[in-house]
Amino acid sequence: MQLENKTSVKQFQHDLLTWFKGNQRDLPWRQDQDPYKVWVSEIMLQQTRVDTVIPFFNRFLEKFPTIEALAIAEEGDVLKAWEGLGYYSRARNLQAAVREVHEQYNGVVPNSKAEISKLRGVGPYTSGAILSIAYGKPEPAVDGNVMRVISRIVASYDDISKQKTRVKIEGIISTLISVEDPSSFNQGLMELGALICTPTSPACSICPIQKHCKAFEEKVQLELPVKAKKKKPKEKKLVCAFIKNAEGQVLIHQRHSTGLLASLWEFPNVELNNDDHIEKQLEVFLRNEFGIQTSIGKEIFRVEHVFSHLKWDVTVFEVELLSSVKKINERAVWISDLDIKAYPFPVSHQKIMSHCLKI
DNA sequence: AAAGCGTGGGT
DNA sequence: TACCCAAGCTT
Repeated sequence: MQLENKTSVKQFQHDLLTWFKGNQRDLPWRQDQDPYKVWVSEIMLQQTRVDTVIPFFNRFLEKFPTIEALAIAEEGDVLKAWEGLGYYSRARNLQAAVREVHEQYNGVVPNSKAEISKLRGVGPYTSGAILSIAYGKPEPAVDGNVMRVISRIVASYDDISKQKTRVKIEGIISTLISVEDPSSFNQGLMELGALICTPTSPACSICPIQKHCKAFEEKVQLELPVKAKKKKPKEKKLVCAFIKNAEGQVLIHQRHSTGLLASLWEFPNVELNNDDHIEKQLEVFLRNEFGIQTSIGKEIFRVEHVFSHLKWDVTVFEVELLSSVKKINERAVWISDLDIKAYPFPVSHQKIMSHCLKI
């Protein structure tokens, strides 16, 4: 396609928009253009599939229907609503940003690139998505789909894992975007990437913009886009304690407010230095960290959990409490089997929970 | 610039 | 099985 050629740009827009209007999926965040709903959906959709997001989005909007509702909510309730969705800092950043909109912008999501980009968790893609979808502004919204589609359209071998490539593609989108309907244009490109121009088996034969695609013309669509390979997750060995007190309550602990699984709850655990005396390492950790005397019992089971960048190998022990301590610290509580459901746990520890609570 | 940050589904 | 991937952002 000639990007300079006004006629073919118009043709491209028409072909894409016509296809989108006839083939777009009926999704819960497409019911209206409420900036808050668009915002929540865009945050949830970061690195996450549409089918995964749908039930989370519906539950979240039931619980927090407005900016106001989310702004005044307890952080723990927000994390509980996010439980199982992953990338939990998204939830904390979203609430922080919503609180800022509530207080600084009178509850109205700002509609300028500069202001909206200052909000926590709102980067180049999300700002463009909200501005175009909720406010109809002709701003690029370049996600993984758009990078794949455009790489193929122009037959570019630029590595899409590089930031520079995204900026370059934003420039291309700026020349292509429909000023009449930026929302459908951006969503149309993403929808096309999700339904037609897929990574491994693009359906070029039924593609509405096939005639504009240089990669198809040169039969190189399967070579594109170019993307650097990911590294293997680094392995970590953890030892974990399932401890009950005399009342039958279990000890759980809230993780640090930054980093991996921030502010979520877990069973007490520690990374192993080595493979020797792991029971002793656990006992020392429990004494130092929680101030409790324990006797390490038998190994209950082992569980593996793979994250995007690391892999846990967790060995869980049944632990007997020798000392009796009611209150340990602010981040540790004894909790009954029933009450534990109120706390947000990562999937890794849900595995441990479902196994241990049966015992 | 590159690493850290989750999870579930597809091949 | 062991990858890769999915509407990215922060540091």
